[in-house]
Amino acid sequence: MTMFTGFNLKEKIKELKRRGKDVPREIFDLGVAFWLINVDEEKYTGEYLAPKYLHKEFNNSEAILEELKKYAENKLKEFNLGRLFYKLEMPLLEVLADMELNGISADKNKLANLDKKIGKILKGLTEKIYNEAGKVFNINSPKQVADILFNKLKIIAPVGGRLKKTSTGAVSTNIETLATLKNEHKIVGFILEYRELFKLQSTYVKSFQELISKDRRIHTTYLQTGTVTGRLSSENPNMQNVPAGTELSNEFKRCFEAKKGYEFVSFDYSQVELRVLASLSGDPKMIDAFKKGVDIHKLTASQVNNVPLEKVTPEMRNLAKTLNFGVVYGMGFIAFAKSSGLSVAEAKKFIAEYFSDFKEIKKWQERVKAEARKNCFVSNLNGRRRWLLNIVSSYQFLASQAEREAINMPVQSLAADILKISMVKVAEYLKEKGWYGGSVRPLLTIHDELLFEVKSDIIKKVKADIADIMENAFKLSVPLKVPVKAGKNWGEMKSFV
DNA sequence: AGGGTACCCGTA
DNA sequence: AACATACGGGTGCCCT
Repeated sequence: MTMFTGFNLKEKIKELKRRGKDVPREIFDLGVAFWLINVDEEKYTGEYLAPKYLHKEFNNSEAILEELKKYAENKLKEFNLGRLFYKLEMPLLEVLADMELNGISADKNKLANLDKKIGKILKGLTEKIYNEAGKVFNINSPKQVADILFNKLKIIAPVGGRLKKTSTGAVSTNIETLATLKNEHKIVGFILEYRELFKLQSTYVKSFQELISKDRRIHTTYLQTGTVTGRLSSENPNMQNVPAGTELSNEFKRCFEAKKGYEFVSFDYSQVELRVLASLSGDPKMIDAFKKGVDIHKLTASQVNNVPLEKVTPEMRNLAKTLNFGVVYGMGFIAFAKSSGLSVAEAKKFIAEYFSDFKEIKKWQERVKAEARKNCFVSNLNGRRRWLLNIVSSYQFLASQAEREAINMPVQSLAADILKISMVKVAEYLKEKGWYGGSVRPLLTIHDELLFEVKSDIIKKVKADIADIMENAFKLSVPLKVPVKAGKNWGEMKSFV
C-alpha cells in the first residue's frame, strides 16, 4: 500500500485492478487538485502546469511531483477545498475506474440491424428530398441546404417570422428555423426527419459499434476535470447524451442489455436542481411545495397565472416548466419569449410575476451576483469554486454572461456534488455488504442518475438501500427524491417499487 | 492529408 | 450585436 501521487491516477488504478492488485488508500491526483483550484486551466497535465506554476519543465520525477503537490496542498487549504478533494474527489476516482472497467454490454447484431433499418429509411428520405429540390446535393451540408431552400426553392419565412442568421451571417438551417418553415414547403419536413435519423445513425448507432471491446462491452471514459461546475463528462463514447424518447432511439437503447442473471437498475434524482435552488434561496413557497410533494411545475403555473392548482392546463404547466428551468440558467425575457412563443411583452410579464411569487429566489440571485462581483468568483456550499473575472467587465454582454454563469454555478455544482457523494457512499455500502463489483456493479453516471447492474435476486433489498442512501446523501431544506427503474435492457426500464 | 473551425444536435 | 447553464461529437469546408 504505497502513496499515490501523480497525474491521471484513474488509469493507474484501472491498471492495478486489472492485475487484481489493491488500490492505495492515499491518493493525490494532481490534475484533479489543480482543477479544484482553478477550473479554467487549458489542460491538467504536468507538461502544462509545471511551467505555469513552478516555472520548470515537467519531467515526471518524484521531485517535481512533490513540488506540484506542495503547491496544490497549500492552495486547497487556502481555498478550503481540502474536504472536497480528500473526502469526495479522491474516493470518487476508484468508483469511476470501476465504472469504466465494468462498461456496459452492447449487442453488436442488434446495432447492425438498426443501422441497416435506419439506412433504408434515410435512402427513401434522400430520394424524396432530391425530388423536391429538383437536384442532387449534400443534405449534410448546411450551406447547400440553405442554398436549396432559400435560393432555389425561394422559401421565405411565414408572416410575422424572420429567418435566423448564424454567427457568420448565413441563414441558419437549424431545427428551430426549419420548424417555422414546415408548412411553407414539403421538403422541410423531409429534411427535419433526415437530420434526426442521420444524427442517430452517425453519432450513436455507427460510432458505438466501433467502440465495442473484446468483452462485448462499451467502456466510456469519464473526465473528472472536464467541466467548470464540478460535473463529470464522458467521452469515447459520451454515454451522457444518448438519445431517448423516440421509437428508434429507444430501439438503440434496447441494444444495451444487462448481464445474464442481472438487471439494470437506475436511480434518478427527481428535479434535483430545482430542489437545490429552493433550498439555497430559502424560498418559502418552493420549499413548501417540495415538502408536500406538489408537482413543482404545476405549482409555478398556478402561481404565475394566478389560478388554483386544479385550473392549471397542460399548456400552462409547460410554460411554467420552461420558466423554472430558465430561472436556473438566468434566462432573460427575450430568450423566454423565443423558447415559449410568447410575445416579448408577455414574456416580460410572466418573468416579473414569477419573481414576485418567488421573491426569495430573486433576492438570492442578487446576493450571488453581488458576491461574484466582490470576489470575482462564486462558490457552492462545499467550497467548489469558479472564477468569473468577466463579472466586472465593461462589456455589457460579457458581464451579463458572467452573471448568468454565477447564478447557475451554485445550483448545478451542488447538484453535481450530491451525485458524487452518492456514488462514494453507495460504493462504501456495497463494499460493506460484499456486493461491490460482484452482485452489484456501478455502470453509468449521467449527471443526476446512476445506473447499476444488479443480480436479480437481491434487487429489492439493494434498491431500497441505495435509494435511501441517495435521498440522504446531502441535507437540504427540502427532501430529495429518487425514483427507481429496472429492466433487462436500457431501453425498457420500468418504474420499480 | 491533416488541422482548425462552423454548424448542427444529442443529453442533464 | 450578442440575450439560457453545462457538455462531446459528426460532418462540411477552408486552409496549409
